[in-house]
Amino acid sequence: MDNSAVDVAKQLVGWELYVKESDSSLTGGVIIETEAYTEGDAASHSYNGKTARNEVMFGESGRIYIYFTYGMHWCMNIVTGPKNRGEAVLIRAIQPTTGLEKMRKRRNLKPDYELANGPAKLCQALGITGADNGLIINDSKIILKPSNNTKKPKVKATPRIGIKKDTHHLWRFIVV
DNA sequence: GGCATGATGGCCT
DNA sequence: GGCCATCATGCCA
Repeated sequence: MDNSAVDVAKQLVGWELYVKESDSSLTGGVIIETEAYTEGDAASHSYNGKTARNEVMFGESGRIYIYFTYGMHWCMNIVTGPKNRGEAVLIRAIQPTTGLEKMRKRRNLKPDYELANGPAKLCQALGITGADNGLIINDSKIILKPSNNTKKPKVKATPRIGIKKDTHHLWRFIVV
């Protein structure tokens, strides 16, 4: 996670992401889609410098940066790179594997393939909100586990989604 | 399946 | 005041 956001985004596909519930059970699954947001990237929240909203992005790597958008949705990033660069990886989708009942309940009984196939859906399914902004991964309710070699998926790079600036970079990574 | 549209509020100029 | 790193729903096919 000390590496640049692009490297980390590529690496994280296939890793496992969980939240620890209040009853100590885990909820989550396998990361299947990420996007990188880098220093000097006009599409990044960090592009215009540090503000109250994005200050976590400029802190140490291995924390999570959560933002609120479109008046109703939360999205989750992992801060990467050397401190003060403002780089992060947006977690866009997971394949749900664990704690399915909790996810179904939070997602209003949507079919399983729609539980966490989008950045805001993922946060809703895992119960992640702005209250979790700045948490340290693996030292809080947020748990991230490397993929083992047998489960490492093939990864494809594509243009990022839902942005209007710097759209030419192939900084979205998905399982093929 | 695709496409259009409305919801809804913080953030920044 | 305009812009969003989005999603659900409704319509059409």
